[in-house]
Parts: sequence; C-alpha cells; structure tokens
Amino acid sequence: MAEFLDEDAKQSIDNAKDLVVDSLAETMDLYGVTRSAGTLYGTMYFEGDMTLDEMRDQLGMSKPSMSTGVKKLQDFNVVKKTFRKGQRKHTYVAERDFFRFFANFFSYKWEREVDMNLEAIRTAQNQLADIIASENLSAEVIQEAQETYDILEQSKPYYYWLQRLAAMVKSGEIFDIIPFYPMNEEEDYGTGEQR
Amino acid sequence: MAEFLDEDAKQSIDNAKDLVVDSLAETMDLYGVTRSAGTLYGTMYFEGDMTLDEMRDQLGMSKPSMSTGVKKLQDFNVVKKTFRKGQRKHTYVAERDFFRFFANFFSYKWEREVDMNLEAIRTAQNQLADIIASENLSAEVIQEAQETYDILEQSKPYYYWLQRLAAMVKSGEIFDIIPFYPMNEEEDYGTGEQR
DNA sequence: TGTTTTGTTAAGAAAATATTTTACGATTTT
DNA sequence: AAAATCGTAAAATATTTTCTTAACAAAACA
Repeated sequence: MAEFLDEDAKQSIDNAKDLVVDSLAETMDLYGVTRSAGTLYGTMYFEGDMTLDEMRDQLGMSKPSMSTGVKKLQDFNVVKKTFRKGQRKHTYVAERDFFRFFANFFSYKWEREVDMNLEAIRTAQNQLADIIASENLSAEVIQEAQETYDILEQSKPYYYWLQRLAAMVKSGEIFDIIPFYPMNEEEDYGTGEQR
Repeated sequence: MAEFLDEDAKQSIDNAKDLVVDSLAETMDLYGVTRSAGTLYGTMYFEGDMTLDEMRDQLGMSKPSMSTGVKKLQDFNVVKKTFRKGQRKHTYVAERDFFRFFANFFSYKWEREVDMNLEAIRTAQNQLADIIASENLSAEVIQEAQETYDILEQSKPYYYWLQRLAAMVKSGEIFDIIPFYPMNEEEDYGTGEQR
C-alpha cells in the first residue's frame, strides 16, 4: 500500500514539474523560441546534466530533434556542454540561474538587433546620400530622400542606447544598478560581480 | 529625361526603405513576431497613418491579413488607432519612437512572463507542499518533493526582479538610470519624464 | 587498424501556421 | 429606411516549419 502512495506522489511531483516546464516553454515561445526547445530547456532545468539519449527518453522524441534543440539553446548561451567522468556520450547542462539566463539571452538578441539594423541603416543612408547629392533631380524627390535619411539618422541614438544596455546586461553591471532585491537606504547589495 | 532620372531615384528611395523594413522585420522575428507583422510595422513606420486598404495596397496582401496583423501589433502596444478628419475608414499609426517601442514591447512581454510563471510556480508548490506534509510516504519521495519545491522557491527573486525591471521600463524610469546618451560627470540628462 | 558507438546531415512525412476567399454583422451615408 | 462600405470571423487553401526515419561521418575504443 505504501508503494502505491509513493507512486501517486511521484506522479504528482512529475505533474508539478511539467506545469512549470510548460510555463517556461510558453515563456520562451513568447520570445520566439520554439515550444519544443523551450520544453527541452525546462526539462534540463530540473534534471541537470543530460545526454541526448536521456533527453530523448524523457521527452519521447527523436535524437536528431534533441541535437538540433540543444544546438539552438547553445546559440543564445543558455545551454553548455559539460563533461561527465568517463562518459563517452556528450552531456549538456542548462543555465539554472535565471538572472544569467536573462543576461545571456537578451544581450545576445539585442546585440543582433543593433548590428543588423545599423548595417541596414548604413547601406540605406549611403544610397539616399547619393540621391541627395545628385544634380538633375526634382526638388520633390530630393526632399523625400532627405526626409527618409533624417528618419534613419534619428533612430541611431536608440541603437547606441541598446548597445550600452546590452553591454551592461551582459557584464552583469545592470544588477548593480537594479539590484536583485529592492534597495533600502541602509543596505546596498551591489557587488560588481555577477552572481 | 529628367522624369526618367526621377523615377530611378524614387525606386532607389523605395529600395532603401525596403532594406530597413526587412531589417526591422527580421528584428521582430528575433523576438517571436511573425515576419509579416514585422513588415507591416516597418511599412507603417515610414508611411505614418494608414488605413487597412492602404496597407493592403502597399504590401499586396489581403485585407484580413492586415486586420489581424494590426491587431497583433496593437496587442503589444506598438500600433494605435488614430483619427483622421472626416475619414470613414479607421487609421492606424505605428510607434515611431524606438525607445517607446522598446518600453511597450518588453514591458508587455516581461509582465506576461512574470505572471505566467509565478502562477505556475504557485500551483506547483501547493501540490508539492501536500506531498511534503503527507504521512505514509517514503523519505526518498518526500525529499524529492522538497528539492523541487526549493528549486522553485529559489527562482522567485528573479521574477520579482523582472517585475521591477518591467515597471521601470514601462514608466520610462529606466531612461533616467541609463540615459539616452552616455553620461559625463558634468552633464545629467535624466529628467524623470518619458521622451 | 578495424569495430562500435555517437552526433549530425539529408530527405521525406506530418503538423502547425499563415494567408486568402467567402460571408456576415455593424456602421455610415444618402 | 435602404444602400453601401467597412472590419472581422469562419472555412478552405497554401505555405512554412517541425519532426522523424534513414544514411553518413566522426570519434572512441579494443
């Protein structure tokens, strides 16, 4: 009888975990990470180091899916390869500290945003500058080119700002400025180091 | 001949815009917004107020697509309905200030993340607490429940932190702390108000 | 070095998502 | 009040993405 209760309890624990795993997956879905990659992350979050085969068993999916899923998670630095003693299979571990998850994930995305858009703006502005400098064009057309050029120019401060934010988040400096716990006048949690 | 040059230039201007629109769309894709919604936003960014029909003409897509696209963008507060004098059709305008775009977009997402996950954690912890409190269960099972409970408990500070960050971003307070332009010792750009 | 095992690539199948067409209800104009 | 126009829902279609099966390449072991 006791074994039966134990089994029930184990199922209930798994159910509780699944609830959170699903929620984590939905969260990541919110940020453009596929649900299955999110589920994989959530599973690794609870299980700790895992091999691809263990993931496959746990999630009931194919091994290539696990491989690509892990790769995707590695791309934005929330999963890392680990070494398990005398283990032939590779093992992987998920970032368990959500502060670091946040820092890795968003600094990666924001850096990409900045690079991508500044590059597009640079190219577009060059094209527009040619038009603006050109003779033999109607004032109307030149004005439109100039207006477009200016709109792009005005957006630059945002990207420079985002660049600095990304750097502060990546380095952990943001956690000095906005500490883990609300600050009192008396106390000061900022330490300069990342958790 | 001059008209021909003008036409060329106009095309070149459109091409320059498209370059940036595509980049904006790719950026939004990065954050889980579909490419077509991103393209729609980018188009509105350059064009200003638009009706659904104007969007349809500009993008060569169906009207219902525009309708759902606009709705999606409204969901995270980067497009708003506007009123154009004596205009029967509804008009919509995209948020042109990227600082505000950032603030609206991420505060929305982060708030959702916090609410969703704290709710899941609450439910899961209740379930686990029942097991921990229960008699007639093996020490092993109770310990696993306790460990899971603790993992969840430890994640809470992150969500509280994210909640505060979201509030600071939403209110614009973040721009006092991390100003639009890098700060010198002499100068202080923080004003307490949102741009 | 040959054998086994592991991780990844490629191609095809399945599922999910986006898009359009059609139809309807609501609002505005005449 | 009737007619026209607009926005959105529902259903059907098309497209994209995801996932799996099967084959391959690389690494570890004997």
